[in-house]
Formats: sequence, C-alpha cells, structure tokens
Amino acid sequence: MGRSPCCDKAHTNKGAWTQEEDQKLIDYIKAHGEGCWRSLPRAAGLLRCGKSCRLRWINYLRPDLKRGNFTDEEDELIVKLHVLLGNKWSLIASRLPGRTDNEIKNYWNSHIKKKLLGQGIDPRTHQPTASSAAPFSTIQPHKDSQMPLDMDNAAKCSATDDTDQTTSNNTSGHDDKEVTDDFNLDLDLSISLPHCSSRQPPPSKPLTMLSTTATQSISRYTRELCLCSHLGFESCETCSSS
DNA sequence: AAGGGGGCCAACCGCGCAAAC
DNA sequence: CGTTTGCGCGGTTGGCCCCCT
Repeated sequence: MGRSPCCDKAHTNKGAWTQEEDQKLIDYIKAHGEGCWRSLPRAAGLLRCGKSCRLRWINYLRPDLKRGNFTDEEDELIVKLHVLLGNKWSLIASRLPGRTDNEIKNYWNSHIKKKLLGQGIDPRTHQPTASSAAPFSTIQPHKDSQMPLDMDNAAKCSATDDTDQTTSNNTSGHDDKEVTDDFNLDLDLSISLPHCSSRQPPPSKPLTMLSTTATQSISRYTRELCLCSHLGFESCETCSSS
C-alpha cells in the first residue's frame, strides 16, 4: 500500500532554487498560467517536483506578494484569526493580502508565539498561562472554558463545507447550547476580502466569515458564512439570513 | 577574530481530500 | 463504487545569518 511518489525523486533537483530556475518558472506561468503542477516542471524545462514549483511560486515568486515586515495591524489580525481558526494558516493567509500561509506560519512560530508567552498567554489556547494571573488583554475564545474550542473542526468545516452549516460538528462532547450562551466574542476585526490569489479558488466556495462586530461592515460581501455555526454555536442573524 | 548557539525562513515531507477514471 | 491521481495543507527540517562570548 501507500502512495506513489509525486515525482521521480532521482531526477529532480532539491534545495534552494537558482535564479535561472526561478526565471523559467516565472516565464512559464506568465505564458501559460498556473495549473497542472505535476506536468509543469517538464513543460517549463525544470528538474523540479511539481509540488516544489507550486510552493516556490506561491511563497516566493508570485507578483502580488507583499514582502517585508508584518505591520502591527497584520500582527493583531493574525492573533485574532488564530483565536478563531487555530493553525489554519491558509485560511488566515486568505485574510491577509500579499501574505502566504508559510510566511504567516513562520512569523507565528518565530515572533507571535514568543510575544504572547511574554504576555503570559498560552499561544495555543489563548488563555493565560497557569503561571500567569496577569490582566488578560487579548481575546478569550470562551470565558469559562477549560479547554480550547474545537477550532480545528470548526476551521475544517468552514473551509470545506457550506452545505450543512447548521449541523453541529461537535466531536468533543461539549454542550452546544451551553457554549453558545457563554460565547460572547467581540473582535472588532477589520477584515479585507479574501486574498484572491491563484491558490484560492474563485469565490464559488463560501467566504469564511467571522462572527464579530465587523459583521456589519462586511455585509456587502456577496456570499457570507458565519463562523458561529461552524464553531458549533447556534446561528446568528448572518447565518440565518444567508 | 573566531566559533558556537540561536533565530529565521525557504523548502521538503507526508497526509487528507476531492475529482477523475 | 472502488481506485488512482493531483492538489493543497500543516508540520517539520535544514541551512544561512547574526549575535554573543
């Protein structure tokens, strides 16, 4: 059993990309567009795995990438989105134009984690660490919860399924109603349109939307999906109106 | 000045999912 | 309807660079 390898590893380059390889990839995508990463390397004259080409393009060569340091606003937004989505870097990246999931993931691990720990906040649960009784200035997913919300399921659901939004994905055995009653999250997010990069499918799929005070300002979006339902909560007005 | 350690980031790996067959 | 194929994702690794001693 097992999967067949994605490419012939014996005949592919690995490691850092050369300028020449970059240029070949750029030229090819400019001429033919993205798509069929598996056959792209051969067509472009690259001795690379298709996955490697895709990653290189998405994370480094794409023309719409915003290079450079993260702004305070981006920083804050990443933290807020992580509260809701957990380690769903691609979803988080979709809210940060010009940023890639890899970039955000690296930034989280190298900067934000430490920053939160320094504030006495557990970066995984966003709860104050056991040793810290310091005032809690960031977002609390659930004020009484001992466990983090099942963000993984929620994000998985929000990313893949728009057909059964009212069905609870609660696998943790928590009482949905109880959680709903206590959940009072005011994020005041400023959220841009999902970044319409090539990696994101055109918005034929629902946009994952956050149930926050930002809801009003985002209502202009053509298709909305409230995360409430995906978090296993009762539908809010946004959910029910869509 | 050298080298050791730690941080950062690009790239790889393996798995899950969905479409195609 | 089961299997195969391709894509995308999250986690991890490895190498480069910078700082400190």
